[in-house]
Amino acid sequence: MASIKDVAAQAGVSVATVSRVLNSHPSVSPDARRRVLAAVEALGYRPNAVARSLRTDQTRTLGLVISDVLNPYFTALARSVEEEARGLGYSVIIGNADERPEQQDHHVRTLLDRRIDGLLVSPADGESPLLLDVARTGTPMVFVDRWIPGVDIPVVRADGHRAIQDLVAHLYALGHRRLAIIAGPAATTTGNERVEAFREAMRAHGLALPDAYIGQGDFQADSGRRATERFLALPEPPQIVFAADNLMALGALDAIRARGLRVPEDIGIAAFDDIPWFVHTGPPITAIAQPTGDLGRAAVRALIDIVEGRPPQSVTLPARLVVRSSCGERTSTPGSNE
Amino acid sequence: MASIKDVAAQAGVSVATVSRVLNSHPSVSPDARRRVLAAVEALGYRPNAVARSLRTDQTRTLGLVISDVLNPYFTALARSVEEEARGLGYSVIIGNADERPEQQDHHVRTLLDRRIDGLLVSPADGESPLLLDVARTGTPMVFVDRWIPGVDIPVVRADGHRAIQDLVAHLYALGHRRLAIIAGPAATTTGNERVEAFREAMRAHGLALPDAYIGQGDFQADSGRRATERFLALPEPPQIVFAADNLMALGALDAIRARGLRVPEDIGIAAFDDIPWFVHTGPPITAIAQPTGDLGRAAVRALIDIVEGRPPQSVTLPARLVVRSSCGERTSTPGSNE
DNA sequence: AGTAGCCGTGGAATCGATTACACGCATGAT
DNA sequence: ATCATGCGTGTAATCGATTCCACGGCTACT
Repeated sequence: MASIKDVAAQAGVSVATVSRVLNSHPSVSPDARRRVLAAVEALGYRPNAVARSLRTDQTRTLGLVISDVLNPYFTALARSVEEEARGLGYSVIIGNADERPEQQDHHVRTLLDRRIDGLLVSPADGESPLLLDVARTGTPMVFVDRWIPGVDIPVVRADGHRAIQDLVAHLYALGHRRLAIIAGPAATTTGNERVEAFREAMRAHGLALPDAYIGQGDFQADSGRRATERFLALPEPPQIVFAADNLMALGALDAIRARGLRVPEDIGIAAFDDIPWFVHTGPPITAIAQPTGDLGRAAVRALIDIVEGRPPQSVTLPARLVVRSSCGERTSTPGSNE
Repeated sequence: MASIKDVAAQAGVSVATVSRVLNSHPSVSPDARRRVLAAVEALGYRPNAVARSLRTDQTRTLGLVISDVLNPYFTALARSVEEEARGLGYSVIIGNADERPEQQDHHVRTLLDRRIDGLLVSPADGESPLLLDVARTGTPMVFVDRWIPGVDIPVVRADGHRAIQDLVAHLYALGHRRLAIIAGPAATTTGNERVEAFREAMRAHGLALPDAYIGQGDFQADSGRRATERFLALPEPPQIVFAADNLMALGALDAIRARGLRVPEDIGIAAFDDIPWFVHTGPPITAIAQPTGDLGRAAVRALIDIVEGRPPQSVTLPARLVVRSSCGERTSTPGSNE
C-alpha cells in the first residue's frame, strides 16, 4: 500500500508538501498541489489513519457500548448514533455487553486501548469500578438510556413518567384495576425509574402496587416469561402485565399463551419500548415509544461537544404512549400503526 | 496517559525491556519482569494500540459490512461474528450499508483507511467497483450470506435449496397450488437463488410459477407490502405468499391485514429467514431458518485463516424449514417454538 | 541599493510502540 | 588461561503521518 513517501517521490516534492495538500493547508503553490493530487490519484493513495492518529492523538472514532445488540431498541439506537456520527465525520465502534459487566468492561478497555475520542455507554447491571475510573480520568463520555447515579457525566435519555401516567390512566379508563409490572434489574436506573413512575401513577388513581405484582426481570425474554408465570399462579392474578422493556413483554406473551390464555380477553399486556414488531404480534401490543432516533443524535452531539471542548448538555426527551389492542381496547382496525 | 517510556523510567529499565515483558519475550530476567509489572500496575499503563498497529502493521481488527442492521437476521449474524472474533483475540467494527452501495463503499474505504486486518462483507445490491478493487489488491476478505459472482473470494452462506423444497412439499401437502414469491433485488445472489430454488421445487410438483406471481422486492418491509397488494389485486390471487426475507414477510402481513383478510384462512404466508418474533406474530409464521450462529463463526474463521496465512475455505451450511401456522397448518399448540 | 517581510518548500523531530543489532558479563569447554 | 556461547539488556531504526523551524527567493518599502 502506497505511503506518503511514495506520493512525495512521484510528485517530486517532500512529504511535508504532500501532507499540506492533503490537509488543505493554505501555503502550497497551485503547481505543487496539482502534481501531488495527480500522484495521489495515480497511486490510489489513501492516508494511513493509524499513523495519522498516532501523531495527532485523535482517532475521529467514538465507542458505543450497549447492553444487548439483539434488542431492537438498542439496534435502533446504534443505527442513529452511527448515522449522526458519520455526518459529523466520526466513525463508531459498537461493543455489545450482553448485559454482562465483565464483557462491558472488556469493550471499554479495548476501546480505550484504541484511543477512541469519546465513549457512549448504556451501563449494564452491576458494579463497574472501571467505568467510574474512566469517567474520573477525563475521557469524554456520555451515558445513553441508562446511567450511573452520582457520577458527573452527561446523560441522554427518555423520560417515561408522563407516558407511564398516560398508560395507567388509559388502563384505568378501560376498567383495569389490578396492574402488575415486570421490573428491570434493580441496579439499572431505567429499571427502578419505571417501577417508581408506575407506582406513583397508580397511587394517583387510588390503586396500590402490591409486592406480589412486582416481578423481577433482567430485560431478557426469559425473565419476563418466569415473572408472568408467577403472576398467573397467584390466587388473584393481575388484569394487566406491564413489562419494563420489549423483550420481557415477548416473554410475558409466551407465558400467557403457554397457559392457554388469550390476550387481551384473559389478561392484557403493555410494554416499555416500542418496536416495529409490536404491530404484528397477536394482538398488536400497546407500548410506550422512546424517541430513539433523537436520543442517538443527541447523545452523539453531547459527546462531540465534550470531545471538541464545548460545554456538554444532558438531554431528556419525552416518551409517548402508543395505544394498540393488547389491553382490551376496542379498535376498528387492530394493528394499525401510525 | 502513561506511555511505555514512563513505565521504563519507573521500572528503571529501557523501553525495549518493557516491550519484551509485555509481549512475553523469553529473555527477560525475573527481576526486571517483576519491576516492569509493578510499574505497569502502579501507572495503570495500557499499551497504545494505535502505536502498536503502526509498527506491526496489524490491528487485530476485522471489518464487517452488512446491508441492514435493523434486520434481525443481520444483527444475529453480527453478534455471532463479534463473539467468535473476540474469542480469537480480534475486535470487530461494524458498518451498516443500509442497502445503499455508496454507503457500503464509504464503510469499506473507512475500514481500509483504518488498516483492518480483514473484511467480512455481505454486498448490497448494485455495482461496486471499489469492492472488486479491494478484492484484487489482496486484502483478506470473505463474503457472508451474499456474494459477488466471478470473484475469487471465499463465501460463507446458507443453502436454502433443500429447505425450499421442503417448504414447497409442505405447502403442496396442505393443498396449496397457487404459490407466489416476493423476490429480493435481482442483483443480490440470495435474491436470485431463492427464486430459482422456489421455481424448481414447484416444477418438481408439476406447478408453474407465472410472472404475475413473482413480486419484486428489495428486502425491506415496504416492498413486501407493495408486492403483496399487487398479488391481492390479481383476478386469481395466490394462496400463499413466500417472502425472500423476514422484513418483506412483515410487509406482506401488513398488506393482507389492511385488506381485511385473515392469515392463514384467506391467504398464507411463509418467509425466508427465521427470527424470534415470528413466534409471536399473529399467526406465528412458517419460515426457513438459517444457522446464523454457525454462519458467523465460520465466516470469522475463514477470514482469520486468510489473515494468518492459512488456506481459507468456502462454507455452505443447510437452512431448514420451521413449520408454524401461517400457511393453514392444523397445530395443537400454535406458536410453539423449538 | 539595502533591508524587512512573506511565501513556498524541505529537513527533521515527534507520536508510542517493536525489534535488529551490539555489547558486557558469566559460564563452560578446551 | 583462553575463547566460544549465550543471556539479559540497551541503543537506535522504523512504521506513516503532522508540524515546527529555517532557508531561499521574491516583492515592496524606505
